[in-house]
Amino acid sequence: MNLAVTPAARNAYPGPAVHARPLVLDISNRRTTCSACGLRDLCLSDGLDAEALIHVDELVASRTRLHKGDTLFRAGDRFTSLYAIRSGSCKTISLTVDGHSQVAGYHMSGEIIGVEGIGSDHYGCQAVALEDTEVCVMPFERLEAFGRKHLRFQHNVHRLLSLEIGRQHRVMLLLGTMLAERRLAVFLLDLADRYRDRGYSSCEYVLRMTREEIGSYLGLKLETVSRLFSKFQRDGLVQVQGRTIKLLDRISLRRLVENSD
Amino acid sequence: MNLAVTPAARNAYPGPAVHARPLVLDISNRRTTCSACGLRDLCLSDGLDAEALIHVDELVASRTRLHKGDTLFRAGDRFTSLYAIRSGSCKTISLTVDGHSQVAGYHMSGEIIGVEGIGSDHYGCQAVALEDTEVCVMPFERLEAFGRKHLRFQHNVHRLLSLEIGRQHRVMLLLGTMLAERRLAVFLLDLADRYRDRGYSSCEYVLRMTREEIGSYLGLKLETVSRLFSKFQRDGLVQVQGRTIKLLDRISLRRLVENSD
DNA sequence: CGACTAGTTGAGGCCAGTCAATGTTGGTGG
DNA sequence: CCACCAACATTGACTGGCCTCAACTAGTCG
Repeated sequence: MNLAVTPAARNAYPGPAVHARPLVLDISNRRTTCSACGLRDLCLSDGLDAEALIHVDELVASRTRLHKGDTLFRAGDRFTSLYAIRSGSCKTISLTVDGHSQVAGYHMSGEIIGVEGIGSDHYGCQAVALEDTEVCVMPFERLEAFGRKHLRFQHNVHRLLSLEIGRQHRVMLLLGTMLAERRLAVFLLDLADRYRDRGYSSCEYVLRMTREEIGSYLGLKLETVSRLFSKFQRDGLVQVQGRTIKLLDRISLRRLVENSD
Repeated sequence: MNLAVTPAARNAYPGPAVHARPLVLDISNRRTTCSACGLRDLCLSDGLDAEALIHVDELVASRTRLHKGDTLFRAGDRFTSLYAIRSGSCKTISLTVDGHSQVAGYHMSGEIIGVEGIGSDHYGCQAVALEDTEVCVMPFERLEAFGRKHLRFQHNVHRLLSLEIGRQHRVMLLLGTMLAERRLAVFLLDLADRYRDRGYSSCEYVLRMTREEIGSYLGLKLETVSRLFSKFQRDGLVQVQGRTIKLLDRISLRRLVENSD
């Protein structure tokens, strides 16, 4: 069970293997073009030939810096572009008819947001930076035009959208069938995998969300999340220090996820 | 709140209006080509020019008849094609790691299934016919090739995938934030809208799912679904006769969905 | 320092799950 | 046509997981 696009899934279509990336991203040296972007094999340019790669940079109309709490787009805004997260992270929020909201997703560097806007010409949710974040603005018309010229790129767009559908299937499973303990265990292991994929420690990481945001994403109340963190700590599964999470016993966490009862 | 691709969303991109379809589908007279298909404006060929429409039929490699209970594809099967439902209906099922399952979606004529397979080259769920059903088999490579030639078709593919993402956002909201009564009210109104879109009565329709399947989709147990049907009937909201549902008081049903508490 | 936000913990209540008994429906074969 | 069976559905009694409400602590920032 995994709530993000898994490396396995990403590599199903032939292309550079994920483990080929450097273990730690050297942020200071990151250049400002897509073709040189250390995140690119998480992105749409995965597997492109040299000729196509030359033109990939032109897909990015601009880059935007967001401060923590800034909104990138809102539900109902006219859809124009997809956004690739270069650094930092965002949450996306769905709104209910009665004005309440739910965290629909938690997105890290290399991930692309805004895809639910394509179909209706308006974004379907709000994207908010959880920390200082930099995004690449990719006008969707350019992506479509590029896809018509480059078969592999076209497939990458389809894959991107399809993998998002798969991710949401897993969230629906989580919300529809799992008890609270299991939901949180899935969440923690999922984050660990995604930090690992990005070259960070998968044993210790810092949450960028509040307890309330985690709860909203998992269909739980903040008190329940807090209680579960305490329980997991008592049981020696994790060490929790505010937002710093250290996974102590992955085996048992995984058992929590996989054992039915 | 709507769990399917809404007419409004479908029409956001300029194209033939949904209400232009005949009120009742004449099944006996349906011809066997896409360009003549009464369902086509629900489909990928929406808004294509005459020149493109000529070649749309070639996207369908074959048609398959399924009997009630037949499986169209299973989770893990190699992905090759999308399937458009010509007549009948299907459910899709996600599997948990521990072998349990959840109904991930309920799909009617004109809808396209299998999209979650594009990204990973394997279908992510199982599709099962809920009644005798006919589907069009559309090899995805053909769709991609056609999209490279026809801008509008390419956009329709993107829209299809994106609208599915939007639908799943709404299901996540339902599972994550709503109480049981509200979930069922959303479900009943959603079905009514979709039957209306297809030219059937939106006040009275026959469920194709068991109570257990409804419950699975809504994150509830079958007993809870049954109790709620009885309660809705006591309160005069619907008339329930086995699987035949008659909506008696849409206003109150809608209020159930929209009022927060 | 006080005001504020985020997080923890406890007591009690309620919604939906579990278990179990019974009723209903539709298809099959005598 | 009816008897029979299996699958589906209804209803009740009880249980329990999570929510609600509330009090308290820790850390942050003007």
